[in-house]
Amino acid sequence: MNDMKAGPEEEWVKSGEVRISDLAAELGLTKGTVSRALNGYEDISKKTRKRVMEAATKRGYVPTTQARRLAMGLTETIGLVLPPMPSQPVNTFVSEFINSVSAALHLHGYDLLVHSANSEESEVEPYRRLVQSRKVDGFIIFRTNEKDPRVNYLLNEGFPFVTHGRTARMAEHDWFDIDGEKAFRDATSHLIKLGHQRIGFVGGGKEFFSAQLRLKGFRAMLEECCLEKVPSLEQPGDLTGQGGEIAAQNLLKQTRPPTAILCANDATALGVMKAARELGFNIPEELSVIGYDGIALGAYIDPPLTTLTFSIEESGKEMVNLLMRRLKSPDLPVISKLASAILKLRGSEGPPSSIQNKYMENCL
Amino acid sequence: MNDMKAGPEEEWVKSGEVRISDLAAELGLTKGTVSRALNGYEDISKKTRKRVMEAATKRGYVPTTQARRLAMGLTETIGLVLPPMPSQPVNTFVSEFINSVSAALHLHGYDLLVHSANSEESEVEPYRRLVQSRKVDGFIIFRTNEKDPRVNYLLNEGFPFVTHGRTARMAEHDWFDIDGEKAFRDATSHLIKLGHQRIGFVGGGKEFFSAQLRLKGFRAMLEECCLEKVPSLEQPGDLTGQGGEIAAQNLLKQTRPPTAILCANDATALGVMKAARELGFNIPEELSVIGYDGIALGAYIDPPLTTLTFSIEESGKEMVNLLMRRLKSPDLPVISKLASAILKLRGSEGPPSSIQNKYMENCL
DNA sequence: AACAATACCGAAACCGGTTTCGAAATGGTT
DNA sequence: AACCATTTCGAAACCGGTTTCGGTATTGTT
Repeated sequence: MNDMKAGPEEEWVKSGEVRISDLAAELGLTKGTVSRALNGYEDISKKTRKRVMEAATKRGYVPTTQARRLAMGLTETIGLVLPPMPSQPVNTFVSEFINSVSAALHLHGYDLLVHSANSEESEVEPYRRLVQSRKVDGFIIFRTNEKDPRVNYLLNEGFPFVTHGRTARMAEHDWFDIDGEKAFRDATSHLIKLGHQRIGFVGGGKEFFSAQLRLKGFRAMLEECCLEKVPSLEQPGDLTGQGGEIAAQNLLKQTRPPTAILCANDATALGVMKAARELGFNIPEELSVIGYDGIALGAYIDPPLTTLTFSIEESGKEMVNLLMRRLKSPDLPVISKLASAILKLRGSEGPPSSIQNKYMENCL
Repeated sequence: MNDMKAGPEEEWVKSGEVRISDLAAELGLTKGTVSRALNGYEDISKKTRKRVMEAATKRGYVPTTQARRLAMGLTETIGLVLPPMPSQPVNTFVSEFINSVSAALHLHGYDLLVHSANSEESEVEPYRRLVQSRKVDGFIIFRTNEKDPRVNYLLNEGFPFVTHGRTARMAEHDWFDIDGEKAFRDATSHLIKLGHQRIGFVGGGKEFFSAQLRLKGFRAMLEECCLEKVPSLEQPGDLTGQGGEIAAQNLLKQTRPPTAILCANDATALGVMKAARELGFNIPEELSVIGYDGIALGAYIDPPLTTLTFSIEESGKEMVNLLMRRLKSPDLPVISKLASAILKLRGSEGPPSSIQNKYMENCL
């Protein structure tokens, strides 16, 4: 039925070969009129509009994006620059995030331009190029640093963007974030209620603002429960599995190792669990581990990883909403949205082996 | 030093506000001349070219992409449509792939447009839209099915694309693939040499061509080693962890369960390991498991997952090369590239508990 | 029936580049 | 000095749309 053979003689059948001028000629109108008819201008008679629209669908006319964008002076495209990924074990966040952002943008008629940053050049270079060549109308930025050069550049440039994560200049730009501080308060509280008194923490780099906030929540809950803050129990990490391994070794080789370890993300937690196994710690009997991110894969390891989880889809959707609002009215005041993570118990935590549930004794 | 305060009075400092006509006026030339000077035409004197280029860099002139593309009739953009992700546990492939494709495209001056498919509409709909609106010059397609509607549409349309994975019509389009057949021959051979005689296989859906090829390699090696093919040892899966769990239960509850299980991908393997643990099988002592994909996270589980791995970065690069070639000369004959996966031993496989290393006895 | 108001559409400018074509300026020859 | 070949640039068309402006044709009013 359907002859698939490609040949030069069939170009008439290809879709998208109809221009607005073709339509206009066919209808005996000018292209300006056709354009207005299709775009819902009021100064077109019902009859003409109907004629035009029917001809358009019949001939399969679709306006050429490039021309429309040039004429209207916008790109209908949002840029997302992937940070360099130094063999991160668990990048599942990124693809899900891209997916949700892309879907949300599509609802608004926007496209997503994904750019990769090569690690040799400055972090802002890709942004600069995209701005200067006018390829995008705005940016989605994620994994923010406290002092973020990308944010600085775009703020200075007056270019629209939304961040996933807060920055030192968060009062000046729209942002979306997960309340990591509260999340870690919850997780810490959960561990304390289980009876843990010595709780370790493996953070992210100091540059990651969100990781710092998680640490803050951890500390706050310790203090609230009158547990003393032990500096050696707070280990830096880098949000990778390897960083988690190293940090766990530092923690578990101490003379009084912690009975639980909170990790700034799931990748770190996986590294911690690996190191713990190798050092002979049983999880969760001898060591509780809690991560952050809620990667689905955490459910498949042994024991399944208890973690703080949030909806990536919601994140993407919210960020797109913020950005669309900004594009429509650039002068509106800055707004932000804080979503919360929930503790998903899967089994990598439990009461400490020697239950000394006297954590309240210190207090009161 | 650097006053960051944004204000309306500083628009002169914004980059990218210089148009080619501004440059031309400033230099006392026409914009045509400026354009030719910047684009290396031969009919421009050295002196003028130098003058133009200096003025351009000094004023920070960057051509407006939309205008250039309209004039030149191309988009310099490649489309990549994300397949709907039904809570796939391990999407790490996708983000790495996007990253590498994007980086490779950038070297050729191309952008990557990422589109998400919402599952309600037809699979080809996003492609149709992108083609008709002329938003992209070509496509990168991955996770191909044997009979792939996307491929059919684009072939019929005569639109350039490259697939990651083969299809029934692979003779008609450029493709890149990993030699999954050979990979599974290798993995099977490895297990047989360890002494395994009853080897299970958990595949992907029948629609995934690559998963079928992996099954083919598995069967071929069994036959080559004169092991009988046991239908009940071949279980279908769906490339997810959950599918792996179900398949593993079907395999391990048999009266004579397999001593090793080959999985069509790592996500499946994780599901298999989970089910095996729950059924009381020790890995690798009582059950060997091998996956496919080489996800970094496999190294962090217990025991670390032995898997077939390949370079995603190379995949992206090669596919971009194929596509660029096709765009430059659309009439060149179809070519393809087959890369190989290597077996990465990490510990989830070993000799069967009762070593009956007589696998050659049947043969010869 | 004359006139003002409104509805409707054509004409043309515009977005910001690229590319073709032809004319003027320059250079080299005899 | 006259002539032809090159070099170099200006002019203008073009890519495919959108939007403003003004002029008819139509309708409504008295």
